[in-house]
Amino acid sequence: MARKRFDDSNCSVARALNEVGDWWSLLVVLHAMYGTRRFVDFQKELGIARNILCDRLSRLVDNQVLKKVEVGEHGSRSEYRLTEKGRDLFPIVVALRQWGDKWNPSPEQAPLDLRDRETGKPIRQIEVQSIDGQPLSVRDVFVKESVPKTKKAV
Amino acid sequence: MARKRFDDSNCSVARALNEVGDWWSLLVVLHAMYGTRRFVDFQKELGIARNILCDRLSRLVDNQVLKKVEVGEHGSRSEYRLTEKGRDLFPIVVALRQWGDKWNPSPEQAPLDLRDRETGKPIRQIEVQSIDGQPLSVRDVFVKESVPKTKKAV
DNA sequence: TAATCTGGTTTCTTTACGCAACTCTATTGA
DNA sequence: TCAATAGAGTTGCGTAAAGAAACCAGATTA
Repeated sequence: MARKRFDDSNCSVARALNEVGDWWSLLVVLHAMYGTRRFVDFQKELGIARNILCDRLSRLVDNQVLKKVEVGEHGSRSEYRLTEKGRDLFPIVVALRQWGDKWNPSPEQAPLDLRDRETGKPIRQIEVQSIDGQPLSVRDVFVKESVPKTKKAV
Repeated sequence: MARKRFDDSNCSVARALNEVGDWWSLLVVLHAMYGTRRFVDFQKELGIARNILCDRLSRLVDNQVLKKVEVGEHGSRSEYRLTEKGRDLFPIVVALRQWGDKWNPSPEQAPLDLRDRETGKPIRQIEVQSIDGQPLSVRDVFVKESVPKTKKAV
């Protein structure tokens, strides 16, 4: 068996990675956020192999990140649309983009400029915040032990 | 060739995924954030194969997410510590955890309770925010076209 | 009625993953 | 002092995914 599965892991990060933690899934979600809905369009934009795209799309549908919607007269076309769960990945995708822009800037291209539709101003850098909105680093947080059924939590 | 590489992609999400977008890397980073530093400890905590751990650690070091520090009298032990670039993954890891807790809660375990060290209060849900701190969804943002050297930006 | 588009599936090859066993240098310990 | 153990890898092998390209079937267009 290759590739360990995390389905049953006690770690929610591991469980999340199990759904969107492979090479393509998040990119599919990203393109879905930018409006792509059709098989061929994902295929062209991502340059992904068709069989892999098939597999990723159906896994994302299984995991309810996308939903498949039959369109067209006689059910000959289908679209893949984000569910609420899928749209909820927005902060993750944006955080990844900001991290990539900051630490691995493209030499020949300006970073993508995401803006608030209402004001036209750039969005804020994503950060971990305290309840009153103060930025928190790794060292500013701790893990509150809940009922220690098992001690290993991480 | 298996596994396409994104090193030269114009998409910063793809470039980010190229560094931490595989099954193990982010989990290694996560454990590093919780204090793990030594090879054997990563190995025990993650249950990862040693050769894969080797590979992931050295790739993370190559990408300057971790740095390798020789400790011990005669350089016999080494530690892997987060760099600033690595610590900067904090929001991504936390966002993944929150997403996993929300959409795939563990049946037998309460979600990990991260708290502000200063106040003891839980941290806030990570979100994309406008410049003045208002939450933004996918639909609330647009891509400001910069100098359109090439039109394809996504 | 043939060409084309869409959304796949199949086949085949290459690459990566996981396991286990092995190595080599320190350090512990009896 | 000499064996045992631990830390940090490396090697080899079998299996499982990724990638490319060809094939396919129903609907649409020419």
